[in-house]
Amino acid sequence: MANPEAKTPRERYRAQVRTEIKDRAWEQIATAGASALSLNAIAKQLGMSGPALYRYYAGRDELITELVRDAYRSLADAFRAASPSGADVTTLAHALRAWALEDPQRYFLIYGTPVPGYHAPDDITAIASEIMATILDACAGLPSNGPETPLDAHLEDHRDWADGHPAPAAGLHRALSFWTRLHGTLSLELAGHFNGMGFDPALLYAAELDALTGFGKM
Amino acid sequence: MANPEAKTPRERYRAQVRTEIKDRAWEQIATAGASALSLNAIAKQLGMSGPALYRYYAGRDELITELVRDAYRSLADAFRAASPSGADVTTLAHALRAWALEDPQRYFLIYGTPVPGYHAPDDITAIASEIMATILDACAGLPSNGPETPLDAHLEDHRDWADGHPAPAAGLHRALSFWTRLHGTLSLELAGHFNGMGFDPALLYAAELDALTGFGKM
DNA sequence: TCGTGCAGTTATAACTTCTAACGAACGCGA
DNA sequence: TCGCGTTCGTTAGAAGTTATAACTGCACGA
Repeated sequence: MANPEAKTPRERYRAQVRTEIKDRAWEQIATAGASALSLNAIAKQLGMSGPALYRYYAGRDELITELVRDAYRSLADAFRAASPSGADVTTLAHALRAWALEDPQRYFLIYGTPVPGYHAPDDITAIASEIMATILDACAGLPSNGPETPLDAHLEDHRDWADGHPAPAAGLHRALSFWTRLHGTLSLELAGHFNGMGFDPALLYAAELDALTGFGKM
Repeated sequence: MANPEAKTPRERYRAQVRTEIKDRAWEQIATAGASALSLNAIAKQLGMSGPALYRYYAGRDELITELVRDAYRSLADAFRAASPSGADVTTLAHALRAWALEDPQRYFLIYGTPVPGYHAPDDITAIASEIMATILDACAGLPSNGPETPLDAHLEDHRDWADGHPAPAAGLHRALSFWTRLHGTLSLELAGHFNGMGFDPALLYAAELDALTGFGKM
């Protein structure tokens, strides 16, 4: 978060207030979702009146963008912490689920319903690419499984998004499936769509992971 | 939507205004998302001033709930129209994607970021069950594929959510994977997370579907 | 035809984001 | 140590939002 190594006292104070604002924002988001985030309420909690907050953030959008940035960084950190020496698919998957369950609304801030007009700044998409690269690293080492699919061939022709990653086309395919399948089960679980169905979402998640690594059917 | 067979002129007028309100609401949601839905703006578009709208809906929440209900009904109808005589997994999957692409925000209204406090009324969860039943029908007929997984055994013990459906445990497993995997690719595509990556999301969707039906690896 | 009930109105309260103008305090340079 | 300037926080206010209350007038139904 905001550089704590700031030189001047003013800068340090400013940085501290900014993180305090973000802390309160995360509390609000965790309990009521991002759409219910109120700058006024945050200011009141910090003991200052409404507009004072605009000294620190240009507006609601800028604050939320900063929260999205932090969320991406947090996920990238979680991946890095989970597998320091290169990556392992299973470890990554467990780290992803743990990170998501820790704060579901933080997950939805990244992977939830998008606001139609919004475009993320470049530095955020860069962090997203770093996360994708970690997944690609993990999938590159997986054993090949079955014949080449039409998608594999297509991905061989459109591998620019992998940003020069040396993984074979099957690895790119596997990375995309890793992303989409785990996101699929995770987001439905976090959204409560499995509530009352009785089964354990962790086992479904594990089954999808097994299928990905080749230890399960489908 | 609201019963067009209403007897009295008043009831017919009321029903017509209600659907007009919903039509405007859908327009707003499609262009700016559900969080930007403004009752005031809708009223102005209909040529009446603000509070008049409260004669038709108790508030924003009730209107949105009604939209969610209609969205669920629309998906159930799309499934029914796609496979009138029993269900076919591939047909269902194509119908799902077409329905989602038709209005991405409508998809997110159902499967997007949930509001933490919100609980859907029973009649909505009933429609959701009907949709699940259609998927189960389609998955029950699929050929078995590989040995029994731990999840299969677990689902055999927790098949209450299937509401007495006669599908074998492997079928339940397949139905859940159908749901989570297609939702995974679809929601990431609709949210724009594949933007700029170059590959065709339709092929990824097709590959996931192939894996589900047993014609692809993974 | 007459009266009841419903539609739509304006006024108002309590919110929200955000801008503008002002005062005060803090810290840096002289 | 003493200003002076930057920055912080304030109040005031505009333009929105949801939602309620009270009032008017029309239309439907008996």
